Amino acid sequence: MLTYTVPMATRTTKPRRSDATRARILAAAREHFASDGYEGATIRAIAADAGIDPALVMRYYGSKDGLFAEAAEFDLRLPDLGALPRRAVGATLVGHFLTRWEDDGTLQALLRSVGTNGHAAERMRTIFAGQIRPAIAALCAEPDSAPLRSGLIASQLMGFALCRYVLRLPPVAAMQRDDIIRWLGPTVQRYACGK
Amino acid sequence: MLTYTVPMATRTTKPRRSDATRARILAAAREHFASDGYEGATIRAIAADAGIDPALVMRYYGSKDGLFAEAAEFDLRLPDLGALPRRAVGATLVGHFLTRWEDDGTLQALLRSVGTNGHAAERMRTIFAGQIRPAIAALCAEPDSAPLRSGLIASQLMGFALCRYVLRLPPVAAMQRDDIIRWLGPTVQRYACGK
DNA sequence: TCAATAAGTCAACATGTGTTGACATTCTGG
DNA sequence: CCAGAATGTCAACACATGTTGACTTATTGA
Repeated sequence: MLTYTVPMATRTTKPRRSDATRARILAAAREHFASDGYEGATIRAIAADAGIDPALVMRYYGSKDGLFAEAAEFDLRLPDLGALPRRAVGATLVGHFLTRWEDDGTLQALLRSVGTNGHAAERMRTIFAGQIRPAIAALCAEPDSAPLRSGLIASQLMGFALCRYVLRLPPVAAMQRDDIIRWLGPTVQRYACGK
Repeated sequence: MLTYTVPMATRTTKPRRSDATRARILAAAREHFASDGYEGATIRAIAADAGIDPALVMRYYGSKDGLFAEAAEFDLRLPDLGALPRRAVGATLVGHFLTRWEDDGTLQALLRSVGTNGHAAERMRTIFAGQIRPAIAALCAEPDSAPLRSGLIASQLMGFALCRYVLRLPPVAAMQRDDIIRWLGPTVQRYACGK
């Protein structure tokens, strides 16, 4: 039986030399998943980018699925919407998502793979149910409408990301941050609190 | 050298016996592409569903890419938006898209594969540039803003389809047609004519 | 120092894929 | 009726992929 190294998160002792390698693998994996999707990204290519042998990926992450599961971990870091003036919610959300989308490729990786890979879809649903929905629920007066409202918000924000980062529709990809907030802000505002 | 049968579209003579087989292959391909995406759908599975040998798919469509190209052909059949009262544009567009999404799996196939397959992405861009953008351009007074406006509309409608048909987020998947129009209509209306 | 363990390499396997060419069968026109 | 084309089957190839286990090299602790 093989001996597997204990993952860093569950260990409090001295860091191991292999932690750096692990990190390089994970970084390369994120890049490849983000630009090629789950099935497009190959373990061999990821290992090559990390400068190690493909077999090491297996030793550290067990399988391609395991690697993806760890590479697709994502925290939206949503701010507390309750502490915000009501009418600022839409613009704040749009701006926050825009930032999170652009300084971390994880969501793009997820979005790309959501159509062809069940794990990616499940992970996206988890992010929705565990992060977006609660944030919206904490905001509105009637909690019954929170799931629907957060679903609508997700639809607009994910659709925009799809057009901008994956499809790269020229007019959408060319938009400036201010314009994006100007156009999408009111939409998200209405979905969150309006009508 | 092999002899390839002339495709139906370019022929005016008597229909051939193989036309039925072709159609069965294409139908099976659309189903598989729609539910599994480009790389998830296999020629073998498509052929099995069509009740013929995989080699026949190659004879008729040349390659998997060729099959996908033909299976992904899609006409949105957008109505003439100019002939409509201005304030009905949003609701009409949403309703029309909803119908087109649900009675034809082609858009779903495209949407699923857009993240992992370049041909699917290119086709989606073509549909945007060739069908959506012109329809919006024919609508608004200032034609300069048409690309941006159609991009925004595409982002909302594709995002909604992603959440509803691919991701199947419960609150979005459960929405009734009327509710969808009530919620998305005003958004699309503003993107098309507003602000 | 030296044995044990961690870190990493290497070659191969098993599998599923698109694709091909040789072959069999069915239809059709003269 | 029958040659030739159309239609379809079959087995195999070439290739890329995830994955495995044996092996080598480096590190470390007693």
